[in-house]
Amino acid sequence: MKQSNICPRFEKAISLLSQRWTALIIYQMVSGPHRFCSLQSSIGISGKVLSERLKDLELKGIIKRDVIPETPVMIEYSLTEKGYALKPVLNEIENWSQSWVEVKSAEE
Amino acid sequence: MKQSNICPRFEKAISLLSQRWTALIIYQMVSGPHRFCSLQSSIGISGKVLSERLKDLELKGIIKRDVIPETPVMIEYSLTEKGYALKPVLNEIENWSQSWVEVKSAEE
DNA sequence: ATACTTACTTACATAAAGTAACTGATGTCC
DNA sequence: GGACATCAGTTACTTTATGTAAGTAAGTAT
Repeated sequence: MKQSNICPRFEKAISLLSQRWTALIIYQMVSGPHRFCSLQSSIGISGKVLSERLKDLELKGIIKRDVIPETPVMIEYSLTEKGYALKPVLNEIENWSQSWVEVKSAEE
Repeated sequence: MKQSNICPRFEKAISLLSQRWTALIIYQMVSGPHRFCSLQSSIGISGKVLSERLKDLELKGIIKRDVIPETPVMIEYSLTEKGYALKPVLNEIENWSQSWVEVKSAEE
C-alpha cells in the first residue's frame, strides 16, 4: 500500500535524508573531503553500513569517490555540486537544534 | 561503539529527522492538523508505525494530540511551536528536491 | 616471508518496519 | 437490544535494515 499525493521529488529527497546515517555523512563532508576510516570513527557507523551508504550516495550523484595512490592507498570521498547543495538543509537543521533541542547532561 | 565529536543537539535533531516517516508526518502537519487515518492514507504508513511515531513526536513536544468528542470520536494531531519551527528545514529540502531530484516516469 | 595499513566484505545476531487480523469505545439502523 | 459501522489504535507474525566481529585483498615495510 503506497499511495501518496506528495510531490515525488520531495518524497525522494525525504527518503534519502531519512535513511539512517546519510545526513550525518553529508554533514561531515560539507567541511571537506573525508576518507572511509575517518568517517567511520567520526560518526560511529559500522563499516558495512558506511560502504553501503557511500555506494548509494555515489550512485545518486551526491558524492564522488577518488582513489589516491599514496601509501597505503587512500580513498577520498567528497561532495559533488548536488551534494553540496544540501548544505542549506543541514544549516536549517542546525538552527532548529540550537533553538529547540535540549541536552540532558550538564555540559552546556 | 558510539564516539562522535558532533554537536549533540545537532545529532539529536538528525536522529529525529532520520527516522523513517517522521519528516513526512511533520510535513503533512505543516498544512494543518491531521487525523490518524488521514495521515495513514496520505503518506502510506502502517498503523503500527504511525502510532509509534505519533507517540514519540508527542513525547518530544513536536506535536500535540487532541481528542474531539464528535461522532465517531476524532483525534486531531497538530504541530506545536517546536514542531512548526521545522518548517524551514522542510522548505529547504523542497528547494533542493526541485533543483536536483529527477523523476523517472514521464509525468513531469 | 611476516607483519601492517586501508578499504572494504561476509556471516551471523539483533532491531526496526511491514502486513493483516483483531480489540474497544462509541454510535446508528432496524 | 442485537447487528453493523467507524475510528484509533494494538497484537502476532514476517521481512528488511542495521550492528558486530572476523575475514579478504592490495600495497608497502622489515
